[in-house]
Amino acid sequence: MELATKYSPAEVEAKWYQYWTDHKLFASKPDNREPYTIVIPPPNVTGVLHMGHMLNNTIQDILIRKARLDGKNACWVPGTDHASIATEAKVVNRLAEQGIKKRDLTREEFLKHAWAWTEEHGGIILKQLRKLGASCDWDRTAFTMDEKRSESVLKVFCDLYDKGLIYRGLRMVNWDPKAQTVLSTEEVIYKDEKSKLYYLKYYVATQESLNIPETPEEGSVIHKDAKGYYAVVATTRPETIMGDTAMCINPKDPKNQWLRGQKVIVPLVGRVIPVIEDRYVDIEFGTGCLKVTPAHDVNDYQLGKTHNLETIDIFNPDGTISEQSPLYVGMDRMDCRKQIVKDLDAAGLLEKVEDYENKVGYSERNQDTAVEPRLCKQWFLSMQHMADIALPPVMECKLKFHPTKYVTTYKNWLENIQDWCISRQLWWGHRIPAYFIEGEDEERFVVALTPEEALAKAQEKFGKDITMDMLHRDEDALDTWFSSWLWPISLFDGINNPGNEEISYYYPTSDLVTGPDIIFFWVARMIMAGMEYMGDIPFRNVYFTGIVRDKLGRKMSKSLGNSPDPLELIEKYGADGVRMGMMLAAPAGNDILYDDALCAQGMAFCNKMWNAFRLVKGWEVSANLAQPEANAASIQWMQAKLNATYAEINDLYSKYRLNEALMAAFKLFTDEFSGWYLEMIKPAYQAPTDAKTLAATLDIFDQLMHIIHPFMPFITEELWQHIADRKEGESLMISVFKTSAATKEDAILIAKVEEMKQIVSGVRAVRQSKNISPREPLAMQVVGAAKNGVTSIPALADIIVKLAGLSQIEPIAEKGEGTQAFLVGTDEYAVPIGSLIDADAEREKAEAEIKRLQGFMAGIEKKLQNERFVQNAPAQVVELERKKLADAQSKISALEATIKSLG
RNA sequence: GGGCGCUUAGCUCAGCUGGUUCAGAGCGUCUGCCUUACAAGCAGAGGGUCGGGGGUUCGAAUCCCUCAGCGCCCACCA
Repeated sequence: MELATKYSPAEVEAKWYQYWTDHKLFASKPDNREPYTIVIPPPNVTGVLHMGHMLNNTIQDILIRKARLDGKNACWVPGTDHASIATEAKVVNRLAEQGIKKRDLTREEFLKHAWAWTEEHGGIILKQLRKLGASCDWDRTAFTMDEKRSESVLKVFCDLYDKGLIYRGLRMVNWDPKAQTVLSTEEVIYKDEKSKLYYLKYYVATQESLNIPETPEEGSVIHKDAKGYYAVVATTRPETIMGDTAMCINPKDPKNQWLRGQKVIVPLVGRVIPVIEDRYVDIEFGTGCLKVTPAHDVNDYQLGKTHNLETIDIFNPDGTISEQSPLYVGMDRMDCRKQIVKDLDAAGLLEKVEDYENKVGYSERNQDTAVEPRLCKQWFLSMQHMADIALPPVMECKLKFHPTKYVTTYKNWLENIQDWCISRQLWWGHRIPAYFIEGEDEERFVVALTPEEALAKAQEKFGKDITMDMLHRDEDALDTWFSSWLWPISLFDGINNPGNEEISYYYPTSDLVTGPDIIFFWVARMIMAGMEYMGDIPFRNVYFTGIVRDKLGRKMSKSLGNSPDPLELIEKYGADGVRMGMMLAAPAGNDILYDDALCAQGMAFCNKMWNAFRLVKGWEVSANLAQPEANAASIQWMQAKLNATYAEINDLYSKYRLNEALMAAFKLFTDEFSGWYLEMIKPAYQAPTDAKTLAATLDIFDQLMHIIHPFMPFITEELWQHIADRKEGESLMISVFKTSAATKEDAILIAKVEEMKQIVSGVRAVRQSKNISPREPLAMQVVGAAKNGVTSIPALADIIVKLAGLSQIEPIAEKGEGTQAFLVGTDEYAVPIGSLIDADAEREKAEAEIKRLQGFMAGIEKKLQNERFVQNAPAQVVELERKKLADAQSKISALEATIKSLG
């Protein structure tokens, strides 16, 4: 059949993806093969494919496809995440566009909208993954909020509650005023911010009891103006003064001794608050006076507890000022800050303002919203037990991180673990299975899987008179991660159906591929859940990918507009080209600097394979042509080279150095196979080849397709299908591949051919430097007839003649005039070029080289004369130095002969 | 404030427990080729005192110390 000179990926890719799915070749069922399992990091159900997904899923697909070719039962389970905060926010926004407010809807109505949105947008991302070639077992597609997964989540909640690990508690938590929900500590990201430090005047309320001596004690800092004595408090958040219930000084602070036992007046507010003392206060910071707002700061909350202070919550859930505040009620907290500063200043209560840099916490999902510390009752998972079971497998390397540097991060986090706030004030998610009992005590509740169970439990616990309509299910939902931490188990229904065939077969999964940014959110917690519910690690290896950046090193972002559309890229370069582009840039764990040029290289490689195949397919075979010895040797060499390279590639896979594995495969095909092998066995123009050579070449091609397939699945399938007549349903993808182990003979042959290549390159270099056309035949002389180089092997000599465009190879004792010589190792070769020789230039070159070698020798001689070196260095090393010396000497001799022959 | 990592060719990176001529690869650059598979190609070439300084050693890109620059993670100093 005719093949176009250029490879066009579009139809080919669509065709084979259809073929693979039609024949259910991605599907996996437990059998007696070794399982190889990956669970996808579920993307947000309403998300769109971005470059991070491309990288991540390319890697997973490579690993899965490699496992298939290795003969394992490969199972890649896809799915999506309900992403409660992000999705709920999107739904709220969409409703807002339609003029609907969330608070006007009932929970049921809202959820109807949310599900509609999910149906509409859900799974788009999974469809996009197919374009990339992702070979997921699509029949297994799961959703973190589908029936099985939801049931698993609720069961686990109940179980952990029963175990006493889940509790309800009043804590200072992180509040997102935009999403109006609490967040876990992990969901808060701190950003450096240029802000102001405001110095506020707190007049002493008890002026009369102040006893200020004429000459104050040394170190005292006393402020006084016309209105009396006052203290100065430095704060970044002046709007919180309405919630001040104390001022705190360090008892050892000499500056503020005069304030001990006094009371001060909160500026503008007028509230009189006590001056308390606590060593917590940093004497060096600001004025050493700290305003204490127990409701709105974690530290202040602690102080409040210790000193029994009143707590005044001055914020509403949406971040506006609450009724509890005497001033600014209803104003947004940020507007309030601006206003209060103005008012303080106008009232003469603002001493000064300084520039200040501090960290402000933002919601991980709403990065424009500053998180507000807030006191409220939430559900928590006690984490110490979880940390205790999750640390050992990683420290003992039962579960390996790649790169290993993240082990430290992991350990550090677990050793400083905080309880996990798992409740969210959201509707989109798994509703907490806790039922409150109507009555005066608001904290009477039971936790149960179903309302019926809840009723039974409630009656048992609180009395028989409790009825179903007295039970009110908790309004809150669970943190998204409280479902994703079960993913490797719940995908195989291991929570609902422990010990079932699937979970027993597929768990623990093999590799997890994800970004280091979710090491705490997800990876660590999956290990916890795995240890708790399966008594075993959830995966054996974690491959942490880097962040995809543009070629200038900037993070890809919508606002910079530097993030290419993955689907457009696939259209332009082909999925194979893009996959190669991604992988070329992606060493494990390093950030990847994405550049279109890399995809172009990938596409070029596809074209290379395509054309190499065209060449071979175009050869005529002559049945009665015997196989030339040179071809037999070439085939033997190519096979040896392929075996050796595949061994290397396998080693690289085992180390997750996929970019290097790809590079090795690329070079094997481009340099060794196309650049050398095909040229070695290529028949003359329009001449036929022999049957054995063609068969062997197609076999090698077949093997090469296997090696490259995990990286570039489409083109390799296409070419593989063309190599021979394949039956319907056959596929490269599932054709198990192994090479034989490299032998000693292989190594020798490879070394010989390397030498041969250098000779060919030597002749080509002579041509290049003298502007001699490749088609003009040249003779080549082997100087020193007795030398036992590769030219003495007839097969290789034939190849040299062919590739270097020689008329003959001739052994000579000594170089004659008019030849240009070159060295391969210590062997010398000469090409007679007659008058083209530039004797002066050659002489100069040779002399310079002699000089360099002499310097080289001098260094080695010095080393060898050093007794300590000869005594201490291993014999091998000393021997090597001697050989280097001898080699250099023989090179010098050859060069001297060259100079002599130049006259 | 604590911890981790990085700095090698113009760019992106490999160089494991010090010793194979170890200073490498890909891309880019330069030169010459439309050679009948491929110009998305072929052939050839140039390019780095391995961030600075010091130390250990017979021997250091590799080990130690130190300085500088960059990056990431964690942490309740208003």
